[in-house]
Amino acid sequence: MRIATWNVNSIRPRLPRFVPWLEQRRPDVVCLQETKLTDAAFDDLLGEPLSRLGYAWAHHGQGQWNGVAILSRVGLDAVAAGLPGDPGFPDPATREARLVAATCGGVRVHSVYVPNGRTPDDPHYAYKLRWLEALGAIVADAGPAAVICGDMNIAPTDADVFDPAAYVGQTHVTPPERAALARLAVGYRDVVRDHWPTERIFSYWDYRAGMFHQDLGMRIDLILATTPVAERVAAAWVDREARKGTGPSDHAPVVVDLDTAPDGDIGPMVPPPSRPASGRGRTIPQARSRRP
DNA sequence: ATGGCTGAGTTGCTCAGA
Repeated sequence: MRIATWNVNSIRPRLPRFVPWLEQRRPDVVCLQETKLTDAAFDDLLGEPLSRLGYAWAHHGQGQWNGVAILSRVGLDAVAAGLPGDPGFPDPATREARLVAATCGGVRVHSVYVPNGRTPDDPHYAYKLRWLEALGAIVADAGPAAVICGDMNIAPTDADVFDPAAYVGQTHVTPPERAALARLAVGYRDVVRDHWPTERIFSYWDYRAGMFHQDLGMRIDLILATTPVAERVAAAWVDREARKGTGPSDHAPVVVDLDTAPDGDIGPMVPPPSRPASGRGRTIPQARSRRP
């Protein structure tokens, strides 16, 4: 079973790339962030291509900002839109669309778009920390087979930032944010870092100043998996191809392939990509035509 | 150098993103 997560930075202008990407990578489950659509607009825009490709979907949107979704070809059950205990911004009366959860192929899947925080002295930063605490209560109770996928807006360690010195005191790297991430991730593994412990891996590059071309980015899009799921991970990588060329999101997708569960047949099994003998771990598995 | 780019709505500007 292949699970992907992608902050698309608005799905509408991304459609010319997103649908071909689905056809090429053929993920079984896709978590999206920053769709920037209402639920009705998402259905209008994506209903036809998703149905044609065999996906069911659960979208939780608000329109101009935020918006999250889960697409699945392996079942979509017990959908839960929104974050119980969401502090809202600036107050609980104005909650944002940043979480949707569903059970897909036996795995509890959370598509997460963590608040940005803006700057550490901004009220949005305190909101970010409160929001993470509320998320922690949900994912702690998600059962033995669960994943947290999405844009965490936190680089877990200095190795996940192109220039740690340049980021000291800025949002995404402060100790309280990292501590909040570590608390909510208790019982979960960071599966990409587990598989590439010493590689330079980023998932976001600023649009400006040729940052992607120079590989000056951050790893803030994560897939966190409970141990029973993490033990099934055959491959885990950032799909940098999707960040290249014309009209990309500023984030690349993060992808994991799970072997079949020991107690059941969950989705098609995908051979892992061959690990390069040297280099930077950017081998991209080619799309394979296969049917479950 | 605190900018650089991109997207959206309040369009020919502002805000937000990270």
